[in-house]
Amino acid sequence: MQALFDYFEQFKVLSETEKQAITATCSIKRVEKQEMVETSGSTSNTIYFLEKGIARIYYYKDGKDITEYFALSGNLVARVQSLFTQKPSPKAIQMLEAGELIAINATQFFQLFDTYPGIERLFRLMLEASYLESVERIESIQFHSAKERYETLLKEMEIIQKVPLKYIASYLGITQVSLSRIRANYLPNDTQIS
Amino acid sequence: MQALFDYFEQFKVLSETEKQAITATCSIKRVEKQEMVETSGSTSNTIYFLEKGIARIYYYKDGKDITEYFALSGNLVARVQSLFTQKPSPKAIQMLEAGELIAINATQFFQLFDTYPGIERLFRLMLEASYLESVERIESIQFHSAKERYETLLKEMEIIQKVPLKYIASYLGITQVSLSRIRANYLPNDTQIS
DNA sequence: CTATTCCTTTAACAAATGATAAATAATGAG
DNA sequence: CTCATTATTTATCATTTGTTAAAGGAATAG
Repeated sequence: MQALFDYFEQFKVLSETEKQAITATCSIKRVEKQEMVETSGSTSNTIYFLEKGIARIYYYKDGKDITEYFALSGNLVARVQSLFTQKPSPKAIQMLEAGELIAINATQFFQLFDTYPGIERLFRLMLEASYLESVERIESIQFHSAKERYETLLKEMEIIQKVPLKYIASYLGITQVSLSRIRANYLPNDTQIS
Repeated sequence: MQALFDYFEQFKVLSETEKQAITATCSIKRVEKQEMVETSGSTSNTIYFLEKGIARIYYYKDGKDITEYFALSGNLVARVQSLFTQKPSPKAIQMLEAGELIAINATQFFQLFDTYPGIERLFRLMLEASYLESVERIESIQFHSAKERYETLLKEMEIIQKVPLKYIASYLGITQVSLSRIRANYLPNDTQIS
């Protein structure tokens, strides 16, 4: 549980009381590789913190498996659209590497906002950060070639090397075949062609 | 000023006192077509509500003018990255149609959070909505062709017809020439080819 | 109204990515 | 370990989008 509060600490807003209140909404869950953390069709009521392991959010579009998001350990994962709108989600969360999750009960967590303004502030600040990340990802998709996006992803998430290629392709918005092609042509910057 | 509070009303969180407190952070500004509302290089300290008119956020990338966002009347516009990080922004806000803005002083507005939790909640809820919009735009860019994105934009924002094509192309992540080509080939769904 | 400037379209060709299919390679169950 | 399954690469061809250049239209200042 400590890792979660280390994560929250960057926002420097929680009092001890608030931390305790949050703790009461959390539970720990051990998960296997390939395990489904949340399945498509359900309405989300949980925010996960990934203590260890790798997860992805994915959905099916026109029969194709699309990876929307990769989560590495030390980060939060949630099906936010469903969480905020309280509608069933077409998306699912799946482990790509075994690990351990902290599951935050969102209903309970959101109720704390009325009693502890510091917790609502924490959430607001996390939202700001996520929103900026999202805006940056738009820019990345919109104005970079598939090759550039792949190189950026490699830099940002070295651990991505553990993830099957087929999941990465859809995250980058291209086909598996295109990604394979890009990798085949890919030469690191310091490679000399003689 | 009423239009702004009508907009806020959808979130149903503000008391009268809170509305008055917000009013004190606002000023009204009349703006001409083509007028620069905020210029590149400055650090943003203002959230705008567009009472009337059309605005865009844009920046230069590799010497090219890139439209990041179109704002239609009845919506908020802000250079959020700069606002949240308090760093100078490479982005600018420009009017495409003359109109009237409500300028919210962000420093003052954010300070109200400590006194009025309802105002912080309002902001949190607006952030949630913007974040979801942003996630949806990622999906739109990533898994739709330029043609599909153009059609979607037409449906979402009819007023976009007033906006010069060259600004729309970069918003869609394509070149002006490609957009022109798409429009040339474009036939509405109910058109019969005989 | 006219001239200039800016915007949009068109054309021709290049480059990137998609679709499909088949060949290898890697992985996991038994 | 071996077989069956799954993942990745390679190949070929089609399609989309980019690049550059030029021509045609629209808007605006004077």
